[in-house]
Amino acid sequence: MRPHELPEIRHLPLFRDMMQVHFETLMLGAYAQSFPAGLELMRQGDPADFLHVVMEGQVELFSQWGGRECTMAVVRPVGTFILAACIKDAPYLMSARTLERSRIILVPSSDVRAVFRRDPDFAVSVIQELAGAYRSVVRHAKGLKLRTSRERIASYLLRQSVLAGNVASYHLPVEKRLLASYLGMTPENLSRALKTLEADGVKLDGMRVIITDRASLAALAQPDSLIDGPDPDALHAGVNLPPVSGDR
Amino acid sequence: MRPHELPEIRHLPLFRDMMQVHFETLMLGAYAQSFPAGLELMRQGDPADFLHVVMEGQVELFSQWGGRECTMAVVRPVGTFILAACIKDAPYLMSARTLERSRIILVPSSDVRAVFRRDPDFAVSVIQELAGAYRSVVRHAKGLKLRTSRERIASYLLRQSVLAGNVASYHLPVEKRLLASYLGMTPENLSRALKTLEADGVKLDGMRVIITDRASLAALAQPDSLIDGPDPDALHAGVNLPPVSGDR
DNA sequence: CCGGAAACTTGATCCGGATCAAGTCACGGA
DNA sequence: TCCGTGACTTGATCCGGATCAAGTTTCCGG
Repeated sequence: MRPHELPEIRHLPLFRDMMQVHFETLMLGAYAQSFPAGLELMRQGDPADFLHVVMEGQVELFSQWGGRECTMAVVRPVGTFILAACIKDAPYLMSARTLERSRIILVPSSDVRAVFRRDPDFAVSVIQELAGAYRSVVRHAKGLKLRTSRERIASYLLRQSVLAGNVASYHLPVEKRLLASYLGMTPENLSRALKTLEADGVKLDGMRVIITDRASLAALAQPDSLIDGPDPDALHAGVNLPPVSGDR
Repeated sequence: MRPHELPEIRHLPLFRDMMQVHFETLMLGAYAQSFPAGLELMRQGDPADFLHVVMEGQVELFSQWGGRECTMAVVRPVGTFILAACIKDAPYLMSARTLERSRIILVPSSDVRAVFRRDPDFAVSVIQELAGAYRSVVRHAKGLKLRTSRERIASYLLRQSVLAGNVASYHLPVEKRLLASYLGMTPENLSRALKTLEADGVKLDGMRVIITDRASLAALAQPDSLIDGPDPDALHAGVNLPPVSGDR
């Protein structure tokens, strides 16, 4: 592990409140590794041997069933994923693959389980992390069930703008086909819908999103804090597409 | 609170491992109440003042957005709900209403938050509960994104049969329109799909489900433990429709 | 036992989104 | 720089499921 990585991990919400000795125990069994883009890190159904911490790069969490596949989330630095499976010592419900060259810390899940039983402060952090992750998935499920395709796109584009500081222009943080899968539609449908959304105040130029009429976009998206957040903890929950930074 | 209720609560996975003194602290601030059918217990967005424990009856968790509504889960005795919101001291993401006359224990969430910081064993139980709840919602989301309407129905009907002990016949535990909403479709669509499912080994007679050809039904449903369970903890997670008992 | 509301079914039609099929474009590797 | 692969777009068509509109049944309350 690199010298600058340890303090970075230490400052994560999940690890920042635990006792130093317990943190060291965890890190003793942990190791960092770099993976090329497009590598499958785990397959759903595998035993949950490691808690994963993304230090660099991007990791996609996705699921498969009967030949179909869908994106569930994208995790970016510095975020953790599959905490719940580690804790329950149960098989992963999702697969994971790197979207680009990524550096990942692997913490043996047996150590995680042992430590949160001995360190009450760590246990509290785990609780906070899980509660945030739970709420994030509930939000996602609500969006899927209550919104149409166009509304989900509009909400997503608006939310990303807000997260970046209400910028009028920004770059999509992920490929469109991945975004389509995350939002529960086909790439073709996303492509077409984006075009019709020009009438609702948002335009795309390649990966660049340009909000031309925020009020109009908001009228369609009807942003709702109980679906779209803000939920400060969601950023660390590993269940959202990542935020972006604005242009210019 | 009734005398027989305390030990029942005490034996819940969430409370069974905590120190007696802390359990008593929690119960001191708690109170039980009976509600008629069809009563709205909470509205999404409300502050999370109480952890709810269902002792009798059935409670529906649902969400609303822009005039639309969908069922997210049904909680039955003895189960808890909205633990995550209590812990984060955040607004409820879901509304709740009684489906029938229900008796519910309300535990002040401030007490819950205080106690899990002082009782490491309780903290561990909370972690297990949340991890289970998280995984349940992920399963639900996977089903919504990966399966068609018919496949979700088939999976549901088969799963209920398995939960009841592989019975060939059982009664639906909830109204069809609620089931439709839970599965993410309209009542009309459920009704029609059920009729066409007779060709796939399952028949309905009112509320009674009769599996006429389990292999055929399974071929359609393609049950997958990473979507349908079993996950022993899911039953207490408050995010599934309830199990049923078989006929005869 | 009756009346009415709500759940459920059935039918007709509509529409959102999927699928299939060509393209075109952009990027990364040789 | 060129090439090839994969992302993206665009078009045509299809289909699952929603919607609208009546019935019909069930069940609860008076």
